[in-house]
Amino acid sequence: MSNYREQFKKLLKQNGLKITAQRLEVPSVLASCPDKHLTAEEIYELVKVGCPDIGLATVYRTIQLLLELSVIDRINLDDGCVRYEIGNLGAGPEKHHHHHLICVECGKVTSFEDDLLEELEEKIERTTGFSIVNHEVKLYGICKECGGKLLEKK
Amino acid sequence: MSNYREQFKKLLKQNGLKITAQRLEVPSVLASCPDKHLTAEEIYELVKVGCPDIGLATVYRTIQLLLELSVIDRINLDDGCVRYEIGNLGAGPEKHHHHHLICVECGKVTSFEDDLLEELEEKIERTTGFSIVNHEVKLYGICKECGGKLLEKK
DNA sequence: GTCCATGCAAATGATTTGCAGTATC
DNA sequence: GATACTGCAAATCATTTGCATGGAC
Repeated sequence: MSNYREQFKKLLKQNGLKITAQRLEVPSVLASCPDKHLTAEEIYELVKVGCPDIGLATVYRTIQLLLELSVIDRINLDDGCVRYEIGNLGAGPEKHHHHHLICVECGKVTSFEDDLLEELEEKIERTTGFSIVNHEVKLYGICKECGGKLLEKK
Repeated sequence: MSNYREQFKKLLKQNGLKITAQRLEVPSVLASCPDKHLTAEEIYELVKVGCPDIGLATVYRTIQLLLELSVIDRINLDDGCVRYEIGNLGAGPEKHHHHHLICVECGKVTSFEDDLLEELEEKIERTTGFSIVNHEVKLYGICKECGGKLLEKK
C-alpha cells in the first residue's frame, strides 16, 4: 500500500517531528525489501540512490527515531552488525516478529509462526511467574534446501 | 568441583595449547560467578586480582579461545556489550543454555528449562523442515518479584 | 632453544556527537 | 524567523592486531 508513506507522515506530525526527505527515504528503503534484514551501512547505500547527499550519521539518527516510533525492528544475528527490518505499521504494538530461523549453511533468515511461540511463553509464565512482554528468538540450523543438498552429496 | 581446573588443563594439552596463569585465571573467574553474565571488561577487572599484570587484549584472546573450546558461552543481551558465562565442561556439546528470561524492571537474567524449548523446536522442525542445531532465546518481561512489587504500589 | 603466548600501543569498525549551516513549519 | 534537522568530521567504545619481549615445554 502506498498510504504507508502518509501514515508515516502523520506519525511524525503527531510526535512534533519535521517531515524531511531523509526521514521519508529511510523507511521507504526498508519497506521495499521487507525480508532483507539490512545493516545501517546497507541502508545508507540504498538511501543514497533517492537522496544522494544524505550522511551516514543521519541514517543512524533516523534509524534510532524509527526504532522509537516502532516503525522498524532491530535484529541482531551476531554476525558483528545490527540489522533492521520494517515493522508492520498500524498492526498494533503486539505484532512483533523477532523470531528467526537462521541457516548456518546458506545464511538465509526466515521467520516462523507466532503461535508456536505463544504456547511456549504461556507455559513459561505458568511455571515461573514471569510475565513476558517481548521476545527475541534465534534458532540456528539447516534449512530444508541445504539439508536436501547435503543429502545429495552423500 | 575443584577438578574443573584439571579438566581444563587436560583440554588445553589435548589441543596443543600452553598452560599459562592467564588461561587458568579467566575460566576460574567465570566459574566463581556462574550466573553473573560478565562483560569482557568486568572479567578483566576480576582477573587482575589474581593476575595483576594481565592485559585486556589477553582477556579477549582467552575469551575467544574458551569460546572455541566450548568452555564458556556468549550471551548478547543487546545492552551494548557482549557477556560471557561458564559452560558445563564435559556435559557434552548438546547442553547449551542460551535461553534467558530478562526482567525489564530489575534487569535480572534467569534461565528456563530446556525441555520447554525442545517441544517448540520439534514442532518447528516438523512444520518447516528446518533442522535446528542451536538456539538463542531471550524473553523480555517482568519477573515474579517485580510483578509483586508493582501490584503493591497500586 | 624453540615457539607460542603476552603486554602494550596502535588500528579497526560500528556508532555517536559537536557544531555550524540549512530546511521545515 | 525560530528552531529542529542535517552533513561533516572528530570522538567514542568495544574489540582486534602487530610486534618485540617473556615464559612454557
